[in-house]
Amino acid sequence: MIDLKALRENPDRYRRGAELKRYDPTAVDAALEADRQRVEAQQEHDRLRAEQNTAGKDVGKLKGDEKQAAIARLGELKGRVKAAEERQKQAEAALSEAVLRIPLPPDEDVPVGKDETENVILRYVGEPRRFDFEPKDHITLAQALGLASFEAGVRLAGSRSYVLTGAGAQLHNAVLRLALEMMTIEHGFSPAVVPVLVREEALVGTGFFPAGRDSVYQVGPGTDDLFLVGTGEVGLTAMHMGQTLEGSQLPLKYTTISTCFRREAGTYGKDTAGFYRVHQFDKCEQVVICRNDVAESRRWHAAMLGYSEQMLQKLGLAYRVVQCCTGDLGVKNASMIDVETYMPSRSRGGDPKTAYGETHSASRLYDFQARRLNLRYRDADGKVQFCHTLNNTVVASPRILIPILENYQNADGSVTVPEALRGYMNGREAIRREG
RNA sequence: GGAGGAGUGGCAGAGUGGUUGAAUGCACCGGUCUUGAAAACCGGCAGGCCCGCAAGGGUCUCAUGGGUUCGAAUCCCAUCUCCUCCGCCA
Repeated sequence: MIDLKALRENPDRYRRGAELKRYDPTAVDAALEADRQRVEAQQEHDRLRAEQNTAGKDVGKLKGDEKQAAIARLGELKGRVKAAEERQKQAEAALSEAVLRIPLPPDEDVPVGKDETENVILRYVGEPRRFDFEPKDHITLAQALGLASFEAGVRLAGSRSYVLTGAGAQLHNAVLRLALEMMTIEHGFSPAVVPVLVREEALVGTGFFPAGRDSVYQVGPGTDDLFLVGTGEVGLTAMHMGQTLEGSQLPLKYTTISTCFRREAGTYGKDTAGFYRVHQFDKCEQVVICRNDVAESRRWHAAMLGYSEQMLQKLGLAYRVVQCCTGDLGVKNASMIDVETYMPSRSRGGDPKTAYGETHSASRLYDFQARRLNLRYRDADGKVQFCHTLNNTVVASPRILIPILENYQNADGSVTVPEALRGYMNGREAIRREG
């Protein structure tokens, strides 16, 4: 949520921000108008209430007929107070609804662009694999090596589903364990196990609702009213909602492996086969909750991006780092940097530069989530302030299995196990066709 | 799933319809005393919103949302959370 005071002082900044992000800028004017109405409604309500309160105090002191007369007089006021209160509540609801829809303006240094085609590639890291044979795509490899069954997935859960089998499941677990250990042991993040089935508040608080409602599965509408999260970020960030932390506790650094659920509404026909776009996957996520300091947020953003890059380097995969342009940002981030990993099968027209698929996304959100979550801390001066939050992928599987399988495949159809994963797979060096 | 009990300020804990935004204690902050500290004593100590240059004033908040009433922390209903017992279960 954006700061209402800041909105009043500089609405143009938010209008411009919404335009850059390709969100509806009229939400700003709707909020300002709702705010005006709210103030008006509150003044009316306060005035009537004050009248009622002062007169009401006297009633207690009066006796007999005088008291009855006073009560009768106040009876008339009652209705008007109630109506004014109702108007104020409606105005407040309209205001918060409008404010929740206003995006956090992108940072100045985020390149302006309409959509992901205008993202800016910051750098390429690692050499894309060159093949002296005709490489197979991950679907062919997975099926040939018995790593997954897409048929079984569909039988169980419909399209965009899969079952990981044998070495496929091992590889999946190995990657996640490597990621978790890197974050906890090397970088001192606290491991957590968080709910993936959460209340609406957690999703509103983290900024996924109301805008992203369509992409989230709801469980038991009317009975349980819970939602399946699309990322561990929700649990890691919202677990402190409503709390006032001590400044000395910050920064909080969390990591989790959690299952993620995505409806993928509006992506019909896109990446329908294989591991790329699925309804359920597992992800090792990293979240930092730090002090309200832009420089510190930026430092963490860079550090967290570094951890993701380190993960890909451990896996020996080539990737590129992409600064998302304004039009590719969501409501909640001030800046977002994606990492795209080299996936040979995604090349178009054989051009390796086109063969990169998103595997990581690092977001800097400043106090946008913290305001919605009412997540604060007491600083050294005793002043209570909103925290800053950031999040990034460490690794998500099975999507990461795409580059692993495709880049580590051999001419004989086998796949070499990346060295960093062997320790999690009984030292296994290669995956071959069984029998 | 069944039966009960409970949710008050940072914490503990009074308060069951009328100057109660809330006693008291602890914690915390400032001061007196002291060489210093402790103790003792004095004072301060919730937040949001609105009006105001300010001083200050108004209003809302006693888990949350409704309701009853001239008036609610106090009564009623729903929801959430916690506790106890029974049942079921990994």
